[in-house]
Amino acid sequence: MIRDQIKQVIEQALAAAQADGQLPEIEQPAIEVLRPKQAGHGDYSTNVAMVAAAALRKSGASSNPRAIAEIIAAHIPADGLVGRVEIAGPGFINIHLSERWLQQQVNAIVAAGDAFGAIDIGRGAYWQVEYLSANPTGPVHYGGARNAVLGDSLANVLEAAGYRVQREFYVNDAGNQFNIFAATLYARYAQLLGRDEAIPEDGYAGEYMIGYAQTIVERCGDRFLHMDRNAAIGELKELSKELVLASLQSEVSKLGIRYDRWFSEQSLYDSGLVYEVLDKLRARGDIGERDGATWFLASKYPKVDKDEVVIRSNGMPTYFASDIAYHYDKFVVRGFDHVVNIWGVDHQGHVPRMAAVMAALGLDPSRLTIVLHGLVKLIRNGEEVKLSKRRGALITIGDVVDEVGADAVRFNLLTRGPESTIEFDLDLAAQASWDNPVCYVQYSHARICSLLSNAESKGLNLQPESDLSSLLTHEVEIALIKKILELEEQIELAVEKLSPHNLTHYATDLAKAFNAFYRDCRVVDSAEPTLSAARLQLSQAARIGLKNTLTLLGISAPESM
RNA sequence: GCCCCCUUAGCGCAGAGGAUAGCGCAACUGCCUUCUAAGCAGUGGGUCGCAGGUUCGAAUCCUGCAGGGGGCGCCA
Repeated sequence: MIRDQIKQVIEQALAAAQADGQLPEIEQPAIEVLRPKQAGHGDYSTNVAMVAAAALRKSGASSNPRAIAEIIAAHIPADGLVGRVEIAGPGFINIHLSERWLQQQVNAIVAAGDAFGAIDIGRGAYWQVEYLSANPTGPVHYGGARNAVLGDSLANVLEAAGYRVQREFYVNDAGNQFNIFAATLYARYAQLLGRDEAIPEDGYAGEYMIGYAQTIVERCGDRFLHMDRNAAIGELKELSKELVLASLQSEVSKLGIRYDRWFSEQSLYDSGLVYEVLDKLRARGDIGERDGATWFLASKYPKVDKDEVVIRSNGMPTYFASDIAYHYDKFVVRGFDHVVNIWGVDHQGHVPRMAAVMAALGLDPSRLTIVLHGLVKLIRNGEEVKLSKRRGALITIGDVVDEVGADAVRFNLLTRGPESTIEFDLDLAAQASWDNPVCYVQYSHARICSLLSNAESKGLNLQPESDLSSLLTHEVEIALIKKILELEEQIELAVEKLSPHNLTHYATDLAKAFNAFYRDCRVVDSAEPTLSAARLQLSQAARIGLKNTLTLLGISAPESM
């Protein structure tokens, strides 16, 4: 990464100055290399002289940050990626990247292709991202789209950053909700076959249940009516789980979401792991009995003020009991180095308890990150919509995708940090205009593709044998190269924040940089075949940058629009 | 009542302890015989919620306050 290279150059310059005796030996200062906001302040700048000056002052020596900066700057080698260097303000060293070095990166970007942007800060660490987990009791509410999109894009970003990533959906197929679901399904099924069967109290009233029942009638006929009611419900549970998961899978696939594993909560009971892990905690003194129930003594741990029931007084385990076993399975059985769970803010109360669980399991709580995201409000005609007009029921992910398209959904949900509440304007999102930034980015990509095919049809050379990059001297050409090269740092930032939302902003910036180049530099010009070839290489590099960024976001990069 | 999150231009939002706080929309002004005008350029617009503190330096860190959202179940 460029910033790391700059940092190295600075460290070496500091060491060289000390070796020359021009600077006294001091403790290695914590060098920060940052990107100045101000255009005139270079591509990167460092506070090393100010930090060094502070260290010298501490040891009693007199010091002038600007003088120190001059000495360090004089020891930066003139060849390589650093070009012009200036001292400014209280003692910043402002660094301009070398133009020649920048030009040379164009060919490197084109050569890297799909791999451009990939970095290796993960070093193969094994991470899991769990997202959208829910009861398999029907279609997913549109709010889940945000959860899914955050998790999916984050997983993409982690992979690009050198992590091994497993994407998981936790299927809450144990517990009461799912029993009620199966009982409801039985009732709908019986009704379809003409039997008068009431939907259970607290049952699932949604119309979609009839659809599931219909499928079961088609597949199995009326055989469940001829068996014991409870046995029928038991069999329906398994059958319906398959049905629901299949429809869920097809629904989220509309958003480009995929999973490596669908992990069954019930399997934690079938294998006995839930009680096994509870016994481990009991042996540590983290489990206690009170009021006829069994409790996890969470309040022993920091930031938790209440204990938590794991087994109700009626003998039924809670969701929390299997959740403990689930995380034991993730870390101890499957050995993930780090786990990211994506949850809606309404689950925030659960976060400190999970940290307590980690500690109780003897695991470092920092290995589990829970990304909380705000809720999504749908807006149409300036008003919040809660029900689907078409179906008179809850709005699902599929409904929203059908209305505005997957790309618009993903881009819009990924432009803001996870903690924000989003007002998703359906009218704006569906518009094919600049009001909809995803169109701007995609249009720019399509424009480059059209440029390239146009050049090809005119017989221009798209793959020159020699390095023509030194012809790229225009201000906007250099600016475009710099912007493309930013992708690596943007990926690093998204990993640090465990949120990909900076990438949507970056995609817009990159598209903007390309459009400025397109405006000021004639690319396809038969009268100037050599310059054209150089600019076509740069266009190709810009296309790769845009495409790779969109791919990380899970958004398509159309070749024509 | 206790805990968590949010508060940045008219609106929607970025902002990584650094220098003169950005982007888009909306508003206003220009640019289509020329590679996709779904585009480009320019102008105006700010007590970074308020008050303290830490720091050479704070939108960013700490404390308090106000407004908004969320959470505090033998629910998930």
